[in-house]
Amino acid sequence: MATGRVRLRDVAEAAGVSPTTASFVLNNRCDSIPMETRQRVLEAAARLQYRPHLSARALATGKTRRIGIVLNQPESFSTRDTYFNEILEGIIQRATEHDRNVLLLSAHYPGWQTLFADITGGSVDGVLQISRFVNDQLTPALLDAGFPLVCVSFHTEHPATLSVDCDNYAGGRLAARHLTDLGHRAIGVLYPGDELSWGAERLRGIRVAMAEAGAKLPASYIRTWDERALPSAEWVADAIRWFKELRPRPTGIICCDEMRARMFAEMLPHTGIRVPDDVSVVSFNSTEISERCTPPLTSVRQPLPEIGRAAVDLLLARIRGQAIPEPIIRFPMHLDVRESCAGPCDRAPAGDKAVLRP
Amino acid sequence: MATGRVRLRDVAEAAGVSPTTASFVLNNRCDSIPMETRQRVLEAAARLQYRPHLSARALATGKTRRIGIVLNQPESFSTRDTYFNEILEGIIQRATEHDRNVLLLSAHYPGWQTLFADITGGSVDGVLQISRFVNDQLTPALLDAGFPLVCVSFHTEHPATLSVDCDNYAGGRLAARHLTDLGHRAIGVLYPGDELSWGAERLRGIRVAMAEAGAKLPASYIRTWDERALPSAEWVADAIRWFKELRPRPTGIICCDEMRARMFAEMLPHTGIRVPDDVSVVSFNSTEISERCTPPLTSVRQPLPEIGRAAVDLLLARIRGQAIPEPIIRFPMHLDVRESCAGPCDRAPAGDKAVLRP
DNA sequence: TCGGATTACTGAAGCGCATTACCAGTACGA
DNA sequence: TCGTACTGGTAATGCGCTTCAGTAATCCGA
Repeated sequence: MATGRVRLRDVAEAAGVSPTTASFVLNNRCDSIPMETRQRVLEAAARLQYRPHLSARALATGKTRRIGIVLNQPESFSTRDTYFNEILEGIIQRATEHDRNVLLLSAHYPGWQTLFADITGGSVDGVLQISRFVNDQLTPALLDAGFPLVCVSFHTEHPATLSVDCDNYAGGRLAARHLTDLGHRAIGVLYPGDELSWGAERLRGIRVAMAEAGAKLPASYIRTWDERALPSAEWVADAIRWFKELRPRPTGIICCDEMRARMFAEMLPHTGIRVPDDVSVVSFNSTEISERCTPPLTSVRQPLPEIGRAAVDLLLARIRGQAIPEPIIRFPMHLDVRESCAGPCDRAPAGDKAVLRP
Repeated sequence: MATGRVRLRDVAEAAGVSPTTASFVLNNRCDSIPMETRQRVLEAAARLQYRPHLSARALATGKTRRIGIVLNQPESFSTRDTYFNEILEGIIQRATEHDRNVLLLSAHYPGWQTLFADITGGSVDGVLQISRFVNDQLTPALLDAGFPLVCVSFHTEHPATLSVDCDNYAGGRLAARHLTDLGHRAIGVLYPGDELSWGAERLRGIRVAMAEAGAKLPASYIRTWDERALPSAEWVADAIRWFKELRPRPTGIICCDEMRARMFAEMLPHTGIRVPDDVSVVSFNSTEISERCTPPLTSVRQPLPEIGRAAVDLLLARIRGQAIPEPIIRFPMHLDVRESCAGPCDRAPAGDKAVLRP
């Protein structure tokens, strides 16, 4: 009794029926089984504390009731990441509602093939990939294999792509529009480069909004970073050096990454440049990071938990083989106005006037 | 070819051996299989892109290579929680190193029995339970069932308990000692109550350190909160009211929860009480929350990622049936001194002198 | 030359469940 | 009375893998 597991067969024997019948009862396959038998089975199962063996069930049915989340390299995309956590919150919530468990699959593997094997080896019924920088091997391999996959916050060229994302183009416009409305014409942009769809789209939106306001965006005003590296103190220092050497110096900065925006905005005052007095800063995502910055950052918000929930919905539809009316879902973005932006001429320039030319 | 999965049998056939031999080769069971055969199997497996079916393997071996993490009620303990995330970071890191995947098991189930069934139904080989408030049903049930379980940051009476925790008693002493060393004698304490071991232990440490300094800790200076509820604006308002009505008013506050400490410290100035000028505040955990507070909070730090790693190590030892030299591991705590503490008489009292008696 | 050990490999059973196909019994209309 | 339909079940197969027990062939020392 104490040793070994209670199997379906044990329940069946205790109830005086065949395993088949017990299985039918326990899975509510209402194949015309009378109440009385049904009760006997249920009672036996409860008495013996029967708990079905999930691996056996998975083997027999081909379904695991689990979905996976692919975590990118811990160095560049950790669980500490606020952005990731807010999406994860939505994912877990919805997955739980649908009685699915969530398996964390770390891309910190010895090669993506191992990860690929784990995923397609039947650990999960489908996978959510949340990516800042796109893993260019895993995603198409999974899609080619016909494995249920939903891309969150990024896209691929693959025709089978399902994705949930924000309207980054509109978000970029929103950010730039806010600054031009305040009167800014010289606006610098920090963004991750064009390989990342969200980066490219945000920049495009920024360009359009600036053009609409009659502002120019020279190439020197645009700076990229290496998304594969965590933002470091050196990165901020370099960015500030870049900023200070621009002529004319921008009166506004749009930074497409929240943590970098905060580091930038919080470091600037130490170099004699005030925010928002001397320069306005707009960030993206608008999580706690922007909220808790000094000063709190005006930020373009993504509905992150909602994105997580939508991604789960889409993935489950795909897993169930349902028709998918909208394979690429885009959420609108909103601007959270805080204290990091002001008009370009609100105050007289101060502090670092001494720096004219090196 | 395109349809259906490549099975071990297919590999075996392609290599001209039996499934047994193929299995031996692929699992490195070096049962005297010559290099030449070995090569043939390996090559066939690679050519056919064989990926073992993990549920089948789990069924046959009884091992899943997965460990679970029990998430508490999302309302009171979400994935957004910095404390949780830093532990999770350590867990994922170590689990990945040991080629284990991490399954997130939400306690947001219809009853803990469902969760219990999922856990013991063979989803995972063992479970980590990270708890702020102790689930009094699940933990003993799992331990009674002989299921591998490690408690993180809490304890149970059960003789089979394995746990990883901090020395909360020493942490409490550290916090109080810091304040008494600065000259404080009237110190208030916010803590979750005695049902939570960490709360009780921290308070005990605080008491001892204060006694050592000859300071009294009247019952009115101690305030508990409901750990099952998220800290709200009303909570802060109530706590501040409590604080302001104490006579004599404490010059120092130790808050055993980081988020509450921050809310308390950031709200105080709005009621005319300056931190640290009028009151010093010490928090616990010392994550980004304390670091980013205004002012940054002096905080008793737990080595959270290290706790996560140690918990995985302990759990894996338990799963493997290895001898466990130290079933209850305690990490020391450290004091991160920031800007929220000063001596009790550093400045003249200011602001809210008007409030004498209602 | 022979018996035992070793090498190289395989057959078959079984992990626990779901499910298909089938069967015995009964009721019922014709 | 027979054929049909329905009720209430069961036997058997298979999911893909591991592993125990066993076998045939070879080797080796005496």
